[in-house]
Amino acid sequence: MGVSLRDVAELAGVSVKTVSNVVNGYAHVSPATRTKVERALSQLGYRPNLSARNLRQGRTGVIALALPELDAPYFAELSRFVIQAAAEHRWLVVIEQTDGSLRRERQVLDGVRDHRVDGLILSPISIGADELAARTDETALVLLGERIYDGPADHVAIDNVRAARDITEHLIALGRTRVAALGVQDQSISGTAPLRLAGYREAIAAHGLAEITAQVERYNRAEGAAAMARLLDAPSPPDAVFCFNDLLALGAMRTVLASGRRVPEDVALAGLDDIEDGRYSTPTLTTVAPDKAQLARLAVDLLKLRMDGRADRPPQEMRTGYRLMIRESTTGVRTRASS
Amino acid sequence: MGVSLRDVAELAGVSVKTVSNVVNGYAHVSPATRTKVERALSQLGYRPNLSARNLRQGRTGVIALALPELDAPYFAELSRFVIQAAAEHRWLVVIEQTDGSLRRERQVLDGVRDHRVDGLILSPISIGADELAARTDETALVLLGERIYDGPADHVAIDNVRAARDITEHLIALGRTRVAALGVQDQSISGTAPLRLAGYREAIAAHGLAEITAQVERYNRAEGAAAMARLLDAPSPPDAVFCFNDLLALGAMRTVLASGRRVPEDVALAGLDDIEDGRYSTPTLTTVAPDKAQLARLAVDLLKLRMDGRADRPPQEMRTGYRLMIRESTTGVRTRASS
DNA sequence: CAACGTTGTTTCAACGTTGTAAACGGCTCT
DNA sequence: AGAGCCGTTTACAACGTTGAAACAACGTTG
Repeated sequence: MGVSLRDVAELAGVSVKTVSNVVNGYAHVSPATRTKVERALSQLGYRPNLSARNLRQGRTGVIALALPELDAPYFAELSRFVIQAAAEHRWLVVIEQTDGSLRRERQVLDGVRDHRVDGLILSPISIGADELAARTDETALVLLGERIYDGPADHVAIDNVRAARDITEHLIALGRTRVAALGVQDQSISGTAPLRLAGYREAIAAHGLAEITAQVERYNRAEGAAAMARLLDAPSPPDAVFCFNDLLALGAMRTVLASGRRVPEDVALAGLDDIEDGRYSTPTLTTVAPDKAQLARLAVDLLKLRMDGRADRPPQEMRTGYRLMIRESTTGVRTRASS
Repeated sequence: MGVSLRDVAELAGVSVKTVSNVVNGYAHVSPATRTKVERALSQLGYRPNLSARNLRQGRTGVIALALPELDAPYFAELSRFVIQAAAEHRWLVVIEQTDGSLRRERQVLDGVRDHRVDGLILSPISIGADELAARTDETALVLLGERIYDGPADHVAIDNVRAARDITEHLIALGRTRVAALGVQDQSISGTAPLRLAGYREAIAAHGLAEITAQVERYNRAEGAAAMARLLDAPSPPDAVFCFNDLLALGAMRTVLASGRRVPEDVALAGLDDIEDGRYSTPTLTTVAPDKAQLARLAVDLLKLRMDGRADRPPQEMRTGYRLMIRESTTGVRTRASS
């Protein structure tokens, strides 16, 4: 293997524990031995063996981030921030992809014990609050994203209802009267879709407009494109659509433009997530921008608290901020490159 | 902690090693004790402690994947496949982001020793072949992507020169005469840019056309947009542009459209990477599609070989396949949703 | 000057696992 | 009956680390 404390100790002519003390910055080491040990350390290029340290201390320095799919831009961007935030605690992040399937989510929740990760940040899609509550494993857990509220674990998300209401209000303020919601989901019990739908409904109701909704199975471009096609084929198509995320919106935009209609003149479009694609599409995409950096940081910090603190602290609910990014897909005001 | 072999052994009334043998499927265990032990195992819900196992065996079951940035869609999509391929070997993947900076790349190369990952898949941007060759650490290493050829480590990539030539030929076959290359980089020594530039030049020269190039610092949408703006401002702007990756192309597309020109009628655009965004942009983006699944699988398999085999095997160079995805941004043939 | 505290260093054991070697019992073969 | 073999099981040590406790040397205090 590599260089161990023992090798260094032999070279420096001290005990293994003294080397360990130097490595860990223990206070009571005489300057003389300290320099002696440090010289030996650098001469041999010592690196601590984390497996051994972890075995001894019961921690691995690794947390898991479980997401539906890494190649959805929102999750990729979020991952970036999570990895950054974790790095500040000197944690490594292993990424697990669940595809949003119940089987995989269970597997991940189960597997954290196997892999001795110190904590898990989970973006749940399929798993239910009751099932989470029933788990016996005491690995620290933080839920990230929109699905489960007031559940059995710490939870970080934006205020989906308010965000959805705000963006719908924006569409209505444009003067549109047939404002649709694209992204409604059928079977989800406590998921994100009902929350965003609720926000949409609040705004619609406040202005006495009629509800128009389109369902999807998953939140990707293809489903957005298909759902938009159905909306356009209806007797009286919408003149504005709030898509429940940006991927849906970009798929929808594709369909609108491919049908020969204009965005926003014929159909105004708005999304939610603020993925980078939407800043460079033509037209650029109006959207809700969650503060992803804050989401990530909060999730990591909550995990840290949970890991350090007593496990029986009641679960916390945290809301992070968001901003409306008004761009061409609703205003038509063309800028060269909008951020 | 959790349940250890010792706990199980006590309950089953056998030695620790026998339990270990059962857990590891050792052949010579009598059916009677096997069932006895298995009952105890499941009764206590035993899970092996990987830290201890790794300490003992000198392996961690974790590989690192170091990329410039996770939120570049190409890398996110690639990561997905790497994680999937690694899962087949029961490896976890920790993701490190280098931002393409020399400092971070060194840090990662250096850090693999610290974290005792079993192997590293690195997508190098800044680090040089000589520096890689000089490293003393014997952790298995596979280079993924386009930068370093015939270097000191196994390497997986597509044939960039040929891919660039093919896509440029396609632009020329459209009848375009002012075909530009967007994405040239200045200081990079053995990077991807020179290879793609070389392929572009081959095609240009074969048809007696004039070279038009635009430089960028980084491969993102913003730089693509800016570089395209420079090309358009030139005395005689191009009528076709091969962008060295899709992000550049999408940025460029934004600029072209925002300037009031049409794609592809005024300027045909092609990229390279086949990220999903390009399948839903308007117009959809013609591009070169590397076989990402094959890239990932090959990288993981090479890493496995390197880890299992003798470390002194000469480095291997592997090429994976690619396909041209001809879409609207060069042909103008509008389809409802192209894949 | 004896008891005490402080600093510096070491010894010991343990975290949970598995490779090695050896022990054990039963069997066959001379 | 003894030698040899085989299948099964075990004791032991070791992987590299660090907390707890012990120890030695020294200065301080009553």
